[in-house]
Amino acid sequence: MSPVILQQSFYRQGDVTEIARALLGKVLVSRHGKRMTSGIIVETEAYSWQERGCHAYGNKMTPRNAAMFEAGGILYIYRCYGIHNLLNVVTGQQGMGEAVLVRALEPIKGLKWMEERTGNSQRVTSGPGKLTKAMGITTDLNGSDLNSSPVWIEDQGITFRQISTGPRIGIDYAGADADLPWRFWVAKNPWVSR
DNA sequence: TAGAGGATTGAT
DNA sequence: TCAATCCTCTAC
Repeated sequence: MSPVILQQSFYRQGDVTEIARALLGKVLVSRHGKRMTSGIIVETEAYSWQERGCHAYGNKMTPRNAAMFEAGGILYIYRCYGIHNLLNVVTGQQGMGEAVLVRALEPIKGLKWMEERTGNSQRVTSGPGKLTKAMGITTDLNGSDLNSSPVWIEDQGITFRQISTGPRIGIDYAGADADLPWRFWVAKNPWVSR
């Protein structure tokens, strides 16, 4: 199957958890001039304004999370802990405040560039902060369109039979919402984060 | 404007 | 288990 770039309709239809699950097996591609890197998405988390784990909780818009309130199909990239850039895909309709966090990739192309950028040669994309560094993705791309930016997502016909679900990571402050089974990953895939 | 805290990571 | 490190938000 030849690669098909996901269109905006993919990101705007259905529930954010359905889209988070559907993104497993899709291919994230980043291009910087001749430096093309890509990887299969093997781990995601869903976030919605309706629960406390989300930056858009309570429909509260700030300069940081404004991209989340745009219509689906754009990137929401923000800095966490002052060190790491985290990549989210905005979903749903304009004003909804929903996004899917991409947590881990299985590298396909450009492993050489990834290793060079991270200064590491092992599991360079098995974590949300690591994969953005490996692919050269920074907050400069926050709010950019997935159909007209150096970063996009393709469908290459890859499907996984076993998908696992569980609570999301690092949002203990969200109370009962932290227990929502909104984390999705490919079972037994070695590139999933710890 | 100061202070607290955070969707992580890697070293110990 | 803990420190690194700095952006974002809130309170004053």
